[in-house]
Amino acid sequence: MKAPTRRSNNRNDALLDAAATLFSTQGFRETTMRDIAKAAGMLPGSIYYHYGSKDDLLLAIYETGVERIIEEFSKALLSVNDPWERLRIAISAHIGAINQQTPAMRVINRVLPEHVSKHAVALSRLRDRYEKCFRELINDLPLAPHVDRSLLRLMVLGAVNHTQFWFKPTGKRTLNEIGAAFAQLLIEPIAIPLKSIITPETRDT
Amino acid sequence: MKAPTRRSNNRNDALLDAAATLFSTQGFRETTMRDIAKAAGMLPGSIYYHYGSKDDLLLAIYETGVERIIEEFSKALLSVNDPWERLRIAISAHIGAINQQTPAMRVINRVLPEHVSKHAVALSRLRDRYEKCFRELINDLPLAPHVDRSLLRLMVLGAVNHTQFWFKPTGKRTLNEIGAAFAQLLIEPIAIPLKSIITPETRDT
DNA sequence: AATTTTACCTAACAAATGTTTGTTTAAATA
DNA sequence: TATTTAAACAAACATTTGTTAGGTAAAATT
Repeated sequence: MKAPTRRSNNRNDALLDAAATLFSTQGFRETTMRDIAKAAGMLPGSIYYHYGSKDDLLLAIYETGVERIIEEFSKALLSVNDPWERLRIAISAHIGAINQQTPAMRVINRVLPEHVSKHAVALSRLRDRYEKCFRELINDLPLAPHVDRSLLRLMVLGAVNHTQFWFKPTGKRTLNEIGAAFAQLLIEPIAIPLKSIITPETRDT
Repeated sequence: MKAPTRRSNNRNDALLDAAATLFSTQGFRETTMRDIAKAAGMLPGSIYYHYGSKDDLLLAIYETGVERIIEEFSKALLSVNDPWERLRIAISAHIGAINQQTPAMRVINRVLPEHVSKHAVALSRLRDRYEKCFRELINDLPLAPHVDRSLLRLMVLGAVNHTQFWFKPTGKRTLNEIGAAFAQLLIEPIAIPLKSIITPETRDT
């Protein structure tokens, strides 16, 4: 069966972008088809020409988002060989992905598979594709014997994904700086040597 | 104005528990008043005798949840003086709080203030009360000069809150073990000494 | 230019959802 | 025991929400 030829007045891209923006800011359930249609400059019934349901629309956005994230990873890691440097870059790239202006990437973190009844398995599979990148990076690290690699990965992912809830573009650090700082907190000792008691100077305000 | 005397057939506690359980598993928007009423063993209209709205119900649950979390913190930290030990215990206590059976504590992490239009400011204020505990703990740590304390706190909170999405009671680690492992990953160097290249033995599967 | 086909509009449907209002029941008090 | 009042029931309301089906406009093809 041949797909219809797409015409010049086709607004599928505008639709995807509008939906992704709203899903990533308002959430999936909280965003109505009327919201999406309005933002895309069409009427609600028209959405069903392009997608069979609201959940199908989400799935399409997830596919786009994951693909874009993996591209960002590959590009950033292209000629980097040192495992620690690769981890640092992956952290920064991921933080960038979920905090920057491309809504489809933001949706991956904002709308979780377990919060959606239909397509949950498919969405989880898509997420696994980029989480697998982290898994491989962690596996390549020369780590001390006490380190549980899967716990390290989960800890990193949690910290990184959490940035979406607190990062402000007007804050004092860029996304890359945050990524670098996170990597540094993991790699370099954070405690000052024992027996040296100093009043903390950089208090958390 | 005197509050009505509560009678023996008052089911407010059952209502709070039912709502908290559903909010923490299904989410706020996804849970209907009919769901809640059914789980509490009453009819939907009856809920409005106790709470003016669905959002008011959420606020009451948040208040309970935050209070309980702070109690857990205080109890756990009672006679612990070493800052690193306090951090380790706080991490474990918090992981326990958001993963254990008390639904009101789970809601704090599952339903975020920015996802709810009404009471968002009040909910944020309540969250701040327990986050302040972490802030104080981080402030008391003897840290190296390169460490940004607020970034460390945000990283820890992200990692800890993320456990709610992957922890399984049937997994290979208890909540306390996870908490201890997280603290260890932060405190002890994770890299093996340079110039020592060994094939990783504990791969992340 | 006529016809086909894509991509939308339009109005309505069916169900869902938070809430309101009047009524009834039963716990507590006088 | 009679009365009051807390706490529920019951039915309905008003609105919202995802979706359907018939129709129209316009882009593309013949």
